[in-house]
Amino acid sequence: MGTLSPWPETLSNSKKRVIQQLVHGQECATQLQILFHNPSEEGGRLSAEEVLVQNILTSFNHTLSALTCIDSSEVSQNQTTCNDDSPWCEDRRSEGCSESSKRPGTKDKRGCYKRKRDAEAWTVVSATMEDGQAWRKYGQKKILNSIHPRSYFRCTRKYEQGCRAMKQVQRMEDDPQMYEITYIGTHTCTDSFRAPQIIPDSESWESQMGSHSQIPTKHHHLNPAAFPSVKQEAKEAAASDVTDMDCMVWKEIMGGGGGFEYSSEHGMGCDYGDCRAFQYEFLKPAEIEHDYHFDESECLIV
DNA sequence: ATAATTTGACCCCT
DNA sequence: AGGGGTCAAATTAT
Ligand SMILES: [Zn+2]
Repeated sequence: MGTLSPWPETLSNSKKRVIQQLVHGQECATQLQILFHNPSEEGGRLSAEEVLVQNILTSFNHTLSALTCIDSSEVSQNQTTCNDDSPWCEDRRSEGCSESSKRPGTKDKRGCYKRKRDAEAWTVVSATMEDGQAWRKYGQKKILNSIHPRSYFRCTRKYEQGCRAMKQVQRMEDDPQMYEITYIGTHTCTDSFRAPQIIPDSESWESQMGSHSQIPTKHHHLNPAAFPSVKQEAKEAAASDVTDMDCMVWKEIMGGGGGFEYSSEHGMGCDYGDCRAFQYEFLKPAEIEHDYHFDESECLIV
């Protein structure tokens, strides 16, 4: 018998090493990018070297993002493990031997979906859809029994920095001027492009909520159509600024990011009273079911 | 040209 | 079978 477990810790170690190497490669690529950047030629057009190094960097980032996302929860320190959900690497490739299918033009998403993974989610009601963050719409759906469709957004820097923040927006039926916005997950990205700011452990996400990072626009004029009582934006979140942690932290973060413990009582008991008083909001520990995407390639361990 | 959006196909789950 | 969520090709915006 001995150690028959296919992936318990063996994979943990090797994966760790893989990630280390990837992070190292990413660092080097970043430095190379800096070296290649020629200030004198700041004309806007990138040299071939710069393009290449950018591509390399993107590859590293995507790979890391994918890799870290898969990571289940191996935090050998938390009491309540998010139960074990591992039924996702099953070899369920039902190779389309069928006579039909095989259409070259068909989208083939076999095995591209990951399993659900829940992250913190909360809902706010706002008169505007903008929240000062960079979102990228990736879908829209008609919802049963709802007049208005629901839009799906993800962080713009999802692939650049592995940020998994998302949000869904839907007009309210009984007040079409208002939007019901559900945020899922928190931003782990930064505008500084340097170290992907990480969330130390678990409940620092609240501090992050208040920090509408980028967008230096202090006051973008409010849209006139907005409701009369839309006043806010008065809080200059202190922003405890980013701690300079090593890149290794990224891994830690990602790993931990996925396995948020989030006990029954969301620790929002902290006193940030007026913090997010800008709108009516119900914080609901929504348990968003989320189908994570998963590339087959991730199954193939080299 | 690059980045964002649109939109129907596709996936997983109940 | 159908609903909710996501992908990615095509289209539009910057
Ligand atoms: Zn983000």
